[in-house]
Amino acid sequence: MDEFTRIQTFVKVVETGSFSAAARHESSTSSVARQVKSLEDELGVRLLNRTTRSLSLTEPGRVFYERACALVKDLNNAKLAVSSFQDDVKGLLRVSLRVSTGTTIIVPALPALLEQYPELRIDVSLTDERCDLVAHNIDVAVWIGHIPDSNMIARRLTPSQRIVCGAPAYFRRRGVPQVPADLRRHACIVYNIPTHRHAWTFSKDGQHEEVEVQGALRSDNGLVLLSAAQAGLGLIVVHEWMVRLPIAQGQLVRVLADYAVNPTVGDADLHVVYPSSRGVSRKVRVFVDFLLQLFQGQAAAGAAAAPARQ
Amino acid sequence: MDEFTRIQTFVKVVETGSFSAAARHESSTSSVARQVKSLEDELGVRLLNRTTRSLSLTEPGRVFYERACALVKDLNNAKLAVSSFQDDVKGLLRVSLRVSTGTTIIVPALPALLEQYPELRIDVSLTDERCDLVAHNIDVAVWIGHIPDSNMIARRLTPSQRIVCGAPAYFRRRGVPQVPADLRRHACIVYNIPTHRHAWTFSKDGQHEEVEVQGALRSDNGLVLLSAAQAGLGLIVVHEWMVRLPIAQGQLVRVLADYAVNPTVGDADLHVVYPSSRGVSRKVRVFVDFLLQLFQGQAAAGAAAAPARQ
DNA sequence: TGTAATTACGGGATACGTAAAGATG
DNA sequence: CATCTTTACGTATCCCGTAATTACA
Repeated sequence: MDEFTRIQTFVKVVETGSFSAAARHESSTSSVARQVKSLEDELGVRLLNRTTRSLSLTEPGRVFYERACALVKDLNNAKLAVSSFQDDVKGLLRVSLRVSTGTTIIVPALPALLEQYPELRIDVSLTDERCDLVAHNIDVAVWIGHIPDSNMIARRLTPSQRIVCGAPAYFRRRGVPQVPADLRRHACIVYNIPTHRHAWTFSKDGQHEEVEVQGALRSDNGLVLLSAAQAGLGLIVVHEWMVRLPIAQGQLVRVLADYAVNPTVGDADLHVVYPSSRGVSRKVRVFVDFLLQLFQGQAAAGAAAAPARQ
Repeated sequence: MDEFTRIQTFVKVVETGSFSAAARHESSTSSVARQVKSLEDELGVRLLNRTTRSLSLTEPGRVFYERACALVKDLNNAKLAVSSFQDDVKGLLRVSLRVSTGTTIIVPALPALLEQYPELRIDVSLTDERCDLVAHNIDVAVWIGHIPDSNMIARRLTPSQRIVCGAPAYFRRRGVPQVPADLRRHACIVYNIPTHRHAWTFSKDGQHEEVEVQGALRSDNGLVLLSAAQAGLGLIVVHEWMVRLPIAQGQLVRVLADYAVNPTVGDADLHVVYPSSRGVSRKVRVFVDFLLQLFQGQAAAGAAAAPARQ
């Protein structure tokens, strides 16, 4: 019978906290229940105490869960170690991307890659959390910000220059700010992070300046900010690499270009990250190269196109 | 698809050295071939270089095999750790026994145990080699001789007194030896171990005596010796616990009882051995107790019955 | 030429999801 | 009473073993 699937299902149940939740990720509730029951029957032990409202691990369940997690991880590790030998760019590549970066930049560029490698299939998982690549069987991820030392390989895709920009229609209506202080009279769309002050700081010639900004719209989602700005609702501070395309296409225009926007949420360089189990498969190398070229190419396009439109 | 089964099959193929050999242990050749191929397809890598005459691991195959072995072992370990919580004496108990001990003593006694625990099922694996209990998913084993220190629990079932005996019919025909030297005129059935001299040594009152013995039959198999002796072909030196029952039943008679037979092949105490992963299931405890009682009971029966017949 | 791996195929077990039942707070 | 687990059931899939095929020494 399906030994490992049942174990994986059990792990998923423990992680999600319920049969139904685990079933939502894949398959049906009945299947989950059957698999757990089957596992329990084989082990001869009840793993989960379950009432309709609550799930809890039994003592043997806790013991088995720890081992099972390690097993899942080890198996993925083994697959990874072997996949580094794979010399064809084919089969499944599992990619984990941030929602914003993925939808705006990377996913739109994937068709070109898939066309070049017809046997390649890509599973894109969009999440803003950094997950354990090995445990989740992810081949490559794109992370933002500082990458802690680990047994990962991280390569910087692009530095984290942040810029102020808005839609041409907005500027026609409200004018173009010339100095940071002008922003006080502009509609500014800000990240709505609880602990985060709604202030943007600028630097020029070694001098720093902070401006309290406000506007009608806030969001905790970068994509909302971006589309709002493109719709002409106001100005945003955004990572330069996020808006290369809209700027190149004239949908957004950068302002206050001679000021540096000081990061308010720490380092935010974009990195591609992948496990370094001895070797790296050609499949992964190809995808990493694809990302590097993508951002280099966009930087070039942005540098060429943006001035012409300004 | 059946993730773990395929991995186990792959491991078995590597260990046995061919698809056919692996298939002999379980399932069919086609199934083995399909599973390995399926595993290779998923990993995207060829694991085995195979011609019709030879199998060899590829480099990725070697890497994966190492991990796969560990996985199989870890899973068995996990099951073991959990099984210690099992409080019912039911389900499958995997036992590894020596061929001789198993067939002559233990297996004949199993029906009583199975009757007592109707839900208990026992898988008896007969082998004279000491295998890795965890890797082979064995719950309990009976080993002979010295048990090296390890993470095993070993309990002595019986000491290794060796005795000389033969069938009543034989003694009627050839007489009863009174001193070791008499054996030179008797048919002695000996272990046929290349490095082993065909000599039996005796002790009495601190004095040692060695007798070169010979006979028409030799074997490297204890069961052959035993049945030959029972058939009246000659005398054997045998572990006392091996012949308690035939002696009690009068099929064999002990002679030279006031001489100690010196061991010629080292310590040969009989031990029951089981892994000590934190806890031991009731199922295992019951079986171990069963063995202890079995040998204690036989010793009592032997002590009571043998003199009566002498 | 014989042995061993591969492939084709039909029958059967089994695992799936839908849906109804049972349980619990 | 709503939600979550369990069970019943019919279907479809997949997996197995037999047997024919191919490849290799």
